[in-house]
Amino acid sequence: MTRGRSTIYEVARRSGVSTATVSRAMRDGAGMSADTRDRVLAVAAELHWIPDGRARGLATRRSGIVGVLFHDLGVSGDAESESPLYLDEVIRGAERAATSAGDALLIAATRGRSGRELAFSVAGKVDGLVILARSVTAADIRALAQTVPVVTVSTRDRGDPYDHVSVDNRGAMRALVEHLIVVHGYTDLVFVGGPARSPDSMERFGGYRDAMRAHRLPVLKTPDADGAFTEVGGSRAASTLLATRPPPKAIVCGNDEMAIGALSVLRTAKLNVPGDVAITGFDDIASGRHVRPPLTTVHQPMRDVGESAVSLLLQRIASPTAERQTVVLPTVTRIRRSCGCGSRRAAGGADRSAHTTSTGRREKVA
Amino acid sequence: MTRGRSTIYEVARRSGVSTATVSRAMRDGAGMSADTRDRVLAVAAELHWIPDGRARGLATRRSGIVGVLFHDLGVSGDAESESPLYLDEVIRGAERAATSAGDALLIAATRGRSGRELAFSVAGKVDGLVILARSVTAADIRALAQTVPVVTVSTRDRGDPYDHVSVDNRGAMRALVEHLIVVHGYTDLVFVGGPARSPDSMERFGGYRDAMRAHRLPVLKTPDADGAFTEVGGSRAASTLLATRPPPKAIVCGNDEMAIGALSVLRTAKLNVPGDVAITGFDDIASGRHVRPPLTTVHQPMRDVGESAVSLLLQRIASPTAERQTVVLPTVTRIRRSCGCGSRRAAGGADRSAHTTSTGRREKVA
DNA sequence: AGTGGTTACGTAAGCGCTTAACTACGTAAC
DNA sequence: GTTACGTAGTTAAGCGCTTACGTAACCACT
Repeated sequence: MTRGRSTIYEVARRSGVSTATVSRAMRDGAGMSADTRDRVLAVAAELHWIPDGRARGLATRRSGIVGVLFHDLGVSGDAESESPLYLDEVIRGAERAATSAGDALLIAATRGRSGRELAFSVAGKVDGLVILARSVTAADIRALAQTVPVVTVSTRDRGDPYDHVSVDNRGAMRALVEHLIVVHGYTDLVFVGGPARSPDSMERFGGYRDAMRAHRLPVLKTPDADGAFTEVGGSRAASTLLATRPPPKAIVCGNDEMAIGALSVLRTAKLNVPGDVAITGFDDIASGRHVRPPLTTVHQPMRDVGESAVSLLLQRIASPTAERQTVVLPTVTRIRRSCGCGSRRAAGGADRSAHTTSTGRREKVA
Repeated sequence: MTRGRSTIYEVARRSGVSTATVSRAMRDGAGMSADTRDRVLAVAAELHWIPDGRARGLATRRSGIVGVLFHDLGVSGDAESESPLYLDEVIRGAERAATSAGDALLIAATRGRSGRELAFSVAGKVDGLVILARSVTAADIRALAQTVPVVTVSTRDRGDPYDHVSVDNRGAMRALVEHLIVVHGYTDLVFVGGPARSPDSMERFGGYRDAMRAHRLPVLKTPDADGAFTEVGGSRAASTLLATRPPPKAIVCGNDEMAIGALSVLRTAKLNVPGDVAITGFDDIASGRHVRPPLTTVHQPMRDVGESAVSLLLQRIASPTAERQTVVLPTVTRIRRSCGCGSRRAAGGADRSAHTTSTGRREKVA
């Protein structure tokens, strides 16, 4: 199979026009007779020719590709090292935004590479980069930003000079905890956090604290305060909790996996959820719908995150000197049964959340 | 911020060498003195210069990017239109293979575009393309293959002239059904299929049929045989089933979501699973572990699929005229409780499957 | 001294497009 | 009949790299 052997010259020759005309025909086809355009396109199709992206990129100084840089797409064997839903949904949103702007989407993982290495192997190929900044260091981001326009994504605005999109983790957690306080009247709420240094975990704890303080309630963390964001960690934290004090009326977990882990410990301890102890998660992973009782949690609009980030990036590419933009995306509180809401429904079936509330806002900051 | 303004000329000038030398330094640095190389690299770093991927691509006729083409990454609003686990895991595997070969990964969705449109906007930018061939038409694949090397991925080898990787769906289902027959002694097994024309569904039904015939048991499909691969569809199919005949000893579902849907209907009907009716799924989605009883199912190595596909692609790019290669990846049967295996465990906690079996093989076919 | 082999680097011709600037050719206005 | 202008198409100069080939310098042998 003769593959990609033709060039624009060949097409021009065969259709009796200049390369400029072929070029035009392959773009908008503006300023030329329909006849000529059709003839050129026919020849191109016949030769199975499409313009070479690399050559076009050189000439236009625009590759038509935007990248998204993840921390790691799961290192060796470890199937769930990064929350699965993130990757998935962020990519979906990013792809949508890129494609509808006529661009393509490149996906990369840091894989321990430095900023300059990443610039070399990733940034050199794209017109801009969305960085899921969880654990790409500030220095690396700076190195990348020296090569291409950059949009960062994280739980909070770090005040860096880059366009930024974030999810209102803190506000979301505060809203959730206030639901527990105001609607259910709990006063004894314990927070089970993720990894100590995780910004996500800290933001969420901040939201919990905001709510507790606003209602003059005592801020209570689990002894070691670290459930590692895993199911096992959640179980461990719950066990420790039960061993050191009477069961609280509610356990607020930093994410769903820990909540699910805690849930199983409570079941073992013959404690009824939500009757004896209410429990909530964060993230809205699929399992949370199927666990008994279904988990009240916070849904993060990761698809919107991907979409917004790429939009911002495309705007930045189009106008490099425009004002910095910041977007904070609203979350959705998914009220299910584990917080004490709702009645035991008649039968199984898909759990569509009964009530939802939003937090956060979409805004732009200079 | 002066971004990417420097070129190789600037770097060459400032370090007092020719562009060829700079070029060498930025690659392997072979055949030059360490002094010169270090000097060049220092200047490059100082200027924040990295070679432009587009220009390099033009010169080498290699973009250093491989693409993966999905059918659709979830069309508007609809969160789970493509099995979530596929996308995620395939990308992880693909990224790994690409990165470790020094390439980058481009992700695209068809979004209703024709082969030629796709060639234009996707294939023109990559050195090769992995096509998740579920629903990209043969004609479109052909159009793409005329532009770049192509590797297809699907449930079975379709005999096309492309390198191909598949998962042994049929063998996997057969193994699962034989487990039900041989280990549990069921003879009355009903199959609940997915969309009638889905190749996945057909392959899986084929495996079920293989097993039933091998044991001289009657092949039984649900009346309309279409559970649409959704939870609701599974519920519907199970309801219809219970309405038209006495409950079978086992229901073999074409995927996990339908199994979960069926499960809830059985619960409503006060039938004990697996006591009264055993049930199995396919895909090993996360929810299957948390559902009660945990779902016996088949795990598909989608990460390996991504990895193998990209490897094959890279090999093909390296040697365009080599023999065609085919890889069939083994599945893992995840035996949990819904098939009747195992005892009710003492407490909750992560379900690590007790037994696993593999089917399929890794092979190459000329 | 002459020859050949190495090493280290320079020269310059592309790679396949895009696009600014220009030409040729009507057509309309006066 | 001249001028002015719009339309359709051409010419050719890049875009920023890579790399085949050339060359200069140096060393080791005859």
